[in-house]
Amino acid sequence: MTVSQKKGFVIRIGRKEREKRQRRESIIDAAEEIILERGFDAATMDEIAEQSEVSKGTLYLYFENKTALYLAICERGSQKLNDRFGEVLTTDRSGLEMIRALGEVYLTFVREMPLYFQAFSHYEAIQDEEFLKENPIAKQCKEHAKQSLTYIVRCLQVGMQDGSIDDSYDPKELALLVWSCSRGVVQMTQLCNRKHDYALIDDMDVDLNALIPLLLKVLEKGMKGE
Amino acid sequence: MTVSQKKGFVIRIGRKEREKRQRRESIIDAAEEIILERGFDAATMDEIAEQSEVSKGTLYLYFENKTALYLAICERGSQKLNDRFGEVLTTDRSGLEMIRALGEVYLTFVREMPLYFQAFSHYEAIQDEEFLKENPIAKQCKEHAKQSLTYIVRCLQVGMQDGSIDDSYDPKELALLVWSCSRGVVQMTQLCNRKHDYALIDDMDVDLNALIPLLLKVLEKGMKGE
Amino acid sequence: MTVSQKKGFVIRIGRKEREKRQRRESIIDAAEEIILERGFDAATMDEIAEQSEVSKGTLYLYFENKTALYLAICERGSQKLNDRFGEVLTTDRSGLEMIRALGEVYLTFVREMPLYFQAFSHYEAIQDEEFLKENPIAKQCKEHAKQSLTYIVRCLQVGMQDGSIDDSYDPKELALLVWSCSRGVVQMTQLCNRKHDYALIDDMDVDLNALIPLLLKVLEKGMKGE
Amino acid sequence: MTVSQKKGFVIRIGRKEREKRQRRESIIDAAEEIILERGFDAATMDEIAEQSEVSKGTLYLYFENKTALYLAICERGSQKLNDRFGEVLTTDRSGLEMIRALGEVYLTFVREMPLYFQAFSHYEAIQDEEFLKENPIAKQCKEHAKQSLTYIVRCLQVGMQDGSIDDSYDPKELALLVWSCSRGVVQMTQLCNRKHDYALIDDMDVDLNALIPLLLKVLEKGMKGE
DNA sequence: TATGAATGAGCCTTCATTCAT
DNA sequence: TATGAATGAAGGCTCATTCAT
Repeated sequence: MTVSQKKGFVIRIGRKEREKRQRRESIIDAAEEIILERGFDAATMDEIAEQSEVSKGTLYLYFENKTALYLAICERGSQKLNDRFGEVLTTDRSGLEMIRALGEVYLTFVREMPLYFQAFSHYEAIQDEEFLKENPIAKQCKEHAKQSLTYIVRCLQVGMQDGSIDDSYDPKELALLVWSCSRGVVQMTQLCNRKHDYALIDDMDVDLNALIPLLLKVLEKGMKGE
Repeated sequence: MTVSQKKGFVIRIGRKEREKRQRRESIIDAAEEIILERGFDAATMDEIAEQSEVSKGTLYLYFENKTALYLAICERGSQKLNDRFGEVLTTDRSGLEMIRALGEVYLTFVREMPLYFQAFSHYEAIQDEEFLKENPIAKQCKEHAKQSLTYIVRCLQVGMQDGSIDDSYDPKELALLVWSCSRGVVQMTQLCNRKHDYALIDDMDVDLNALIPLLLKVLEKGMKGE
Repeated sequence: MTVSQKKGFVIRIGRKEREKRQRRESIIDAAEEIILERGFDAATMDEIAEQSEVSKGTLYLYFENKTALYLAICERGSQKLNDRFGEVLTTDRSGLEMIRALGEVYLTFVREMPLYFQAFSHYEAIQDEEFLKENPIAKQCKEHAKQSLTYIVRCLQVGMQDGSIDDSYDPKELALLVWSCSRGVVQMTQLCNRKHDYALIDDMDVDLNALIPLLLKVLEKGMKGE
Repeated sequence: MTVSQKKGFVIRIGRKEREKRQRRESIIDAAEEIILERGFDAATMDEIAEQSEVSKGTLYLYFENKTALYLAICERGSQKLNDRFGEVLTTDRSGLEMIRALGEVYLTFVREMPLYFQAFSHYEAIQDEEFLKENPIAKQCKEHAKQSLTYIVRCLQVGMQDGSIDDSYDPKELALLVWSCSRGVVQMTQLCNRKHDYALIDDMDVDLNALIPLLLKVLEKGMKGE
């Protein structure tokens, strides 16, 4: 695609292609900014169009739908998380240590870019199954999620082999568990950090920041091989 | 109010009051049905009015807002869950066993009435802090949530005393952890059971129903005192 | 009505009648307060009912209509203005002096109870001719207005006789003119005293309070016989 | 913008702009018709949309508000009146004669297009100061009003110089007076011409058409220099 | 007579989406 | 490909008025 054989022609195509992608990205950028300001439901296509310095019509040239645009945010987010997970795998550590590292990566990700976390939730709330089934971006999202999960599975498997994790568990089930728990804990953390709070903790003096480490501690002990 | 001395009078008051409450409940019933069919966002006040065989105006007589109506659903749900949690506490069991029981109760609750679980999520997504701060129903919801959490704390404390749970943990933090993880796992379960699936597991042959028991197993081991 | 011949009976009627009127008046009082706070259009029957400590149903027992209630305010206002005009007539002054007095009375009235002035305008803006034609309160309003105008006519006639006003004018026409001009000037004064202003005068440094005296001065000179 | 050098381009821009303005105007036209039929309060955006053969959404593309649309009517009206006032100033007449001319112009204006007169009243009744303060159309209206008043001031000043008007008066105050009185008289005239009448004059046989000339006569005499 | 729950037509406004240019 | 004016269905909500008790 970027390899040009018949210069004059191929290169022009390439540039166009590149510009198209850039514009697509910049639209997503804009959408993220607007959503950050106004929330997913309150954000309008008009605002996003304006922010991205593109006409509303053009928006629909790049995304068939508001939903599709939102999915694109999801996809970007899951991609990013995936990449970070992938990096962990490249390090030379015990399985348990890698799990610990994944946990930290996840927490950092959510702290740095909470919008994506919201986006994931938003995506999961979409009711229109048909649309999701057909949509290629939705498929990408799924793919990323699967891969992230697979990273966890791999870590667990390593752990089971190096003896740091009890190998009587099913690694896949365990991975799903780890993933779900992390999500749950992070969600709770996010929630409690908002002003009105779920208020669970007003008078409870619990350290939210301790929650993820605690999770890791309990999980580790719970998963540990002897 | 229900004690009638001068029949004619006192009873009439009582009946009115009762009818009012019944109508309120029946509106909530209707709302639940509609939301179940169409989802929270797609449900309209018109549909709910029609379903509850009440005029739109009457809806607003009982609930100042669409949001307020939704909060009422939340409140009902959290009340119900609370009651079930409370029952567990009355049984004579070890702390760990009670935690196990709570887990099962939670899972059953979510399976039987998934709408309430959705409602909780929806509630948490509400952005308008001001409204939540003022609204008495929202306060009720919070209260219920706090109480549910307290139930977990109590169980853990019992467990720490009877030696079934490691007492070096902070019971409050642990409770929050248990709660968050359960929520996370149940959410995942729900998600995967929907048609389009998060698809994480399509080709992964993992038994979702095993997830909560697995959580319990891991948590138990992780929390267990020696 | 208040004369009682057959005590037991007639008096009870009288009391009821009296209470009824009092309640009617207290409703009007309430309406005035609410309108003062919220304006004619924004005021609702609910608010008025609450303020008057009467049920909404009762409101409609006393006034067939929101419009009818508003007309009642008008009537009360025009009655009051009329009374004050009437008093002027009883004094022993030249025609011109009485006209001057009427002007002052009018200005004072509008300053003290601007609501009634608003009410008059509101009344005039009512489009539903049919309703106005049939409504007895509307007729009362008209009657009061006519009488006020007649007072002016009388003053002018006196002035023509005592030589303080040029008797070549038609006193009725002149009265209407005086009335209209006063109304116009007062209206302008009111307008400019509001914050946003008609802004006519922001940078014009004109003394609004001088306007009515100026009107009187010019009119006097314009009407004066030699 | 209308000067076209590179035809193809410049003209196309111009046409769009022109069409936009025309549509805006045609919406105002429609609004005027509907309001004439039903009154300001009873007129609905739906009706106006239908009348202007435009969708309701489009209405809100051109006017942010029902109020804004009504202000636009005001602005148009005040513009028109202003133009007519301006023309008077161009003639070669004595100050007093010009004042007379202004009076006639005003009366004619109100007779020909009573809607605008109503619109002015409606505008003055708007309570929402904030909106008026921000709104550019409202500012235009104010500007027009100021200018109209200035025309009167100019005429009076001319009259004071040519000796037709007593120069001991403050021309600004006098202008405001003339303006207010005219407004008051015209208002009364309008009122009495409506069917239900203020009824002041039913049995009074006064010639309404004589009122403005009478005003002028009295004012002239009242303002005249010797 | 008094109540106040119920009504429901109707209002203004929003916004995702389309389509002629 | 890009535009942005136009759409119109739909939404939440209000409030004067009625009527069974």
